[in-house]
Amino acid sequence: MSMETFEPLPHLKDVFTPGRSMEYRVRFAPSPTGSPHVGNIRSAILNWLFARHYNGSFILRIEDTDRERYTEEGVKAILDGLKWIGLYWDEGPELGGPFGPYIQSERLEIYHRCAQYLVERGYAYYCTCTKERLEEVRKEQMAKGIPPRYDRHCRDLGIKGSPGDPDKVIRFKIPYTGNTKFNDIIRGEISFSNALLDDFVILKSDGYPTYHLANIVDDHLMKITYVMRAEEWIPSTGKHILLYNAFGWKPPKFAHLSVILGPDKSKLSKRHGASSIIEFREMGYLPDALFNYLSLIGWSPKENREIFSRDELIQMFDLSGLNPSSGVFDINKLKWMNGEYIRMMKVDELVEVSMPFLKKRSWDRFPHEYLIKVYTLMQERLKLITDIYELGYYFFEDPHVYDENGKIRYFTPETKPHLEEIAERLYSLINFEHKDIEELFKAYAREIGIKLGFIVHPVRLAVTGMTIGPGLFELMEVIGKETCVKRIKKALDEI
RNA sequence: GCCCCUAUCGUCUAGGCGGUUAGGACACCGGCCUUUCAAGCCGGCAACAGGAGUUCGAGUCUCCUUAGGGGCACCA
Repeated sequence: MSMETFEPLPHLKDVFTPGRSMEYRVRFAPSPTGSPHVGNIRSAILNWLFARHYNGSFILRIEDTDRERYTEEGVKAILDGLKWIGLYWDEGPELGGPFGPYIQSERLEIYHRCAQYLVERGYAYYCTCTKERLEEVRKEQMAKGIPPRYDRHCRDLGIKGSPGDPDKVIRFKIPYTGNTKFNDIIRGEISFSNALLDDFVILKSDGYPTYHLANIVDDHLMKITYVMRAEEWIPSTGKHILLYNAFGWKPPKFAHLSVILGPDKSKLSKRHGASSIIEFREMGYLPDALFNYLSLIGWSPKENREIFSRDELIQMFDLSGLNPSSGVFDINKLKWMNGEYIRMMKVDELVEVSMPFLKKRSWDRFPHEYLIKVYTLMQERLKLITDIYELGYYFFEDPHVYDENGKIRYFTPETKPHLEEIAERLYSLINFEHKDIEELFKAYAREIGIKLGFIVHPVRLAVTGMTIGPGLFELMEVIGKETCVKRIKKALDEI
């Protein structure tokens, strides 16, 4: 429509980023209301992969225009979360960039200038309607069965004002007729009837912009070329296109990502259990595994595998692999993948990432050499880093409780004399190494004429408190003679 | 209520231009291995939402129905 264009910050017109393509600039623009949700992180991952694939830029912008819900911890949680999962941004908070500031609350004057421009050109207007009046209008409309919308009471009143005046908001004028359409990369053409759109607020009475204004102003000023965001934004994209047109700006390309669902197929949220990235970290998920898993929901590469390194993901990333339909978050598959990643690690790496978790139980006091031995045995049995608490506690503490079923099966009066004898023989064993321990067990079984399992199982239960675990002889070597013998003797009291 | 999006195994998905025994992965169920568990290996179960149409031929194209999801704020 408008032939003229408006540049609130003309000096940015010719800025470019050395070494990075200006053609592929994407952003992740969360609002700091708490720890980032895996759905948001998934969007961030896809944007990041896109930027890396095309040697573009991944920009982080904090959308903190809702001062009611704003929390300082929210900002920190976002930065920490992104760093934890390895999504480093090229421009944004902490490191700045040519198009900053990257925090919207620091850009208020820009939004004011933009909003004022729209008012002056007749694209927007001041509105003094009170919340009470809006409420009344809405009620009336509902009663009549018409869609609740602002009745445009102030649209042609010519109310004067300046941005941020208390009790005044600025509303955008939606054309009465016509259609607004855009081409979505994933979904094709989507169009809206203007008659169904609302004269939405662009500047609130507290002087802060709404998402719609701030978002398009910043995307334009930061020279964002592709907007990849969740599909819940599709319905407001019509408004955004209208805004771009009013300013005379070229809209970016849009790709509306499918949403991540819970097992009940509604949008994944807290009520489905863990959903924030912090929680996954605490549950013992590896950032690489979560990254890998999340990148594969709603997107798929050409190759028929599922474990991909970051570099491979970057190489293969392609918009055409984006899936328009939503996917259910399958914690089971994530767990499996996490196990795969654990098994791919070197043992000392595994020990290193486990340290914070060991520390929580003061198990970090054990010598590094010991931990290496423990994890050598446990590595292929762990799906989560925290599984060590359940599956390997006996390397660090004496068993307090014995597996109930195991107790009934293995701690029988018949086994008691054997356990006593085994304890004695172990005590006399010079080389407490798994080969020798195994030989000792086998010799005893042969001698008495029993099956190996007849003594192996009770001893395992006595030493570990469990009926499952790594090879008994290897595990006993790690735990050591004194402790093993002590535990067997203690178990005798249970029989 | 109105608007928008979506639709292949239970779940994540492959299946550009219409012609496949509809492929893979997780989960599940068997088997092998084995002192248990895990890992690994081998095998199995399991899907084109429904209905019209176009066509020699439709998972693939069109329309309708149904179902699910999302959006209708001075929240993002």
